[in-house]
Amino acid sequence: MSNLIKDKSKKIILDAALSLFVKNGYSQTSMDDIVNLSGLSKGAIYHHYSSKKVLFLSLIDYWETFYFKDILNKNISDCNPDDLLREISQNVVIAFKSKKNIFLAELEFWSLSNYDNDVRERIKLLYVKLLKLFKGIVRKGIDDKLYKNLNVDVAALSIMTSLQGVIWFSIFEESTISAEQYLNDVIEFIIFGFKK
Amino acid sequence: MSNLIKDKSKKIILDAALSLFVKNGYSQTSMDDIVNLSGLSKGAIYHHYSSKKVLFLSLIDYWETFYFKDILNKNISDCNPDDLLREISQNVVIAFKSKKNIFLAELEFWSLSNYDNDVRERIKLLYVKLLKLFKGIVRKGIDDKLYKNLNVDVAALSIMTSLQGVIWFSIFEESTISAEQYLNDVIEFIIFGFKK
DNA sequence: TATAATATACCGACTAGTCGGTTTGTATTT
DNA sequence: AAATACAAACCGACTAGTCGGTATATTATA
Repeated sequence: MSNLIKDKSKKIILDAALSLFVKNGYSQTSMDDIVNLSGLSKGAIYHHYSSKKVLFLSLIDYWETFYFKDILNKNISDCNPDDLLREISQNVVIAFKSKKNIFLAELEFWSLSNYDNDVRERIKLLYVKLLKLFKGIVRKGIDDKLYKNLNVDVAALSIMTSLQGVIWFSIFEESTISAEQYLNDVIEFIIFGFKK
Repeated sequence: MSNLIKDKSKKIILDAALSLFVKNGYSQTSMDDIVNLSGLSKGAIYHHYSSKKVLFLSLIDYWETFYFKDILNKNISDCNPDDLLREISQNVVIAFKSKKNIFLAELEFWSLSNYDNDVRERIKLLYVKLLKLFKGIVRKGIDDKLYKNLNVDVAALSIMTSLQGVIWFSIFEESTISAEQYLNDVIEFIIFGFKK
């Protein structure tokens, strides 16, 4: 557990808030709902978080640490770009399998970032980090003469949108294809497209 | 003007609601806000739309007709799959250039579909239609021996997520790459990947 | 060790305001 | 006269945040 969550109460509040925000949306979730689910009092919540929005922003940190942790800490320098991309894709598969909530939360973050600057800045920070990672991988692939002379920015964004595609499976039930199959195929598809 | 909008008032209400929902989100927009922006009264709005949610659902129809109209009415049978994909991508570019709101609205639809079944079913309908179109194009490409033996479902979803990627540009300002450049590149990238 | 002093964590009733929706009334059209 | 299209005052449920106060933990002092 990171030092973000010093004490039990904060974690209880964050867990309650996350599941409610994901299930009902930010606006449709009242602080009283969080009070009820957490089993704590209103005073307790406002003691730890000065407002509903501050609580929400803290949730982004909380969420980032346990979803993106594995992905963001990859080491590019001594790795095969293809395998690294496959590994990242696999991380997404695992995340999806273990907790669909993760992606629904992401959708909620997106939505709010649309009309709230603080949320947008926070979210932007996260994706800039991700894009940087992808760009690094693509650049290494080019340097290693493994990939053709791609536009690094577009390539990185393509990776991101493709991985982001799993979000479809958390809204619509898996039908003819599974999220895992989609992710496995789409990353191979991308790698193939990158190759010389 | 389609028969969806029989009269002026409805269009006024829909326009006001769309711009407010996009700017502030569904929940953060009050009926009074819509009253103020439209210049009509509450009675007028509730005369035409029985509830806020019904108004929102009508908005999806309204939105679909003037964004997806061009895309959904493509004729597959006598067309080159590559060019058709390029054409669709170009439609998205044009839509993006003329009205960024379109994509922000889409994000709002997504978000709501997360915790409202009626919205989800309505949105699902739309994307099933889109996926069907993409699948048809891919299948034709395979039949014409133009594309390799792809998994049609994955390929169609890949097209969709890639095009969906423009949504990034409506949240984050265009920085190193433009939405147009992204779309042009990504569709060529996909076409290349599909080829034998 | 016992006690006092202080800081932190927590409680829950309360407030001021908001919001979706209703109701009642009026003008216009058919 | 009857239906339609709109206006605007109004209602009750709900909500974010406050505040006075209590319990518990930590530190300082005798």
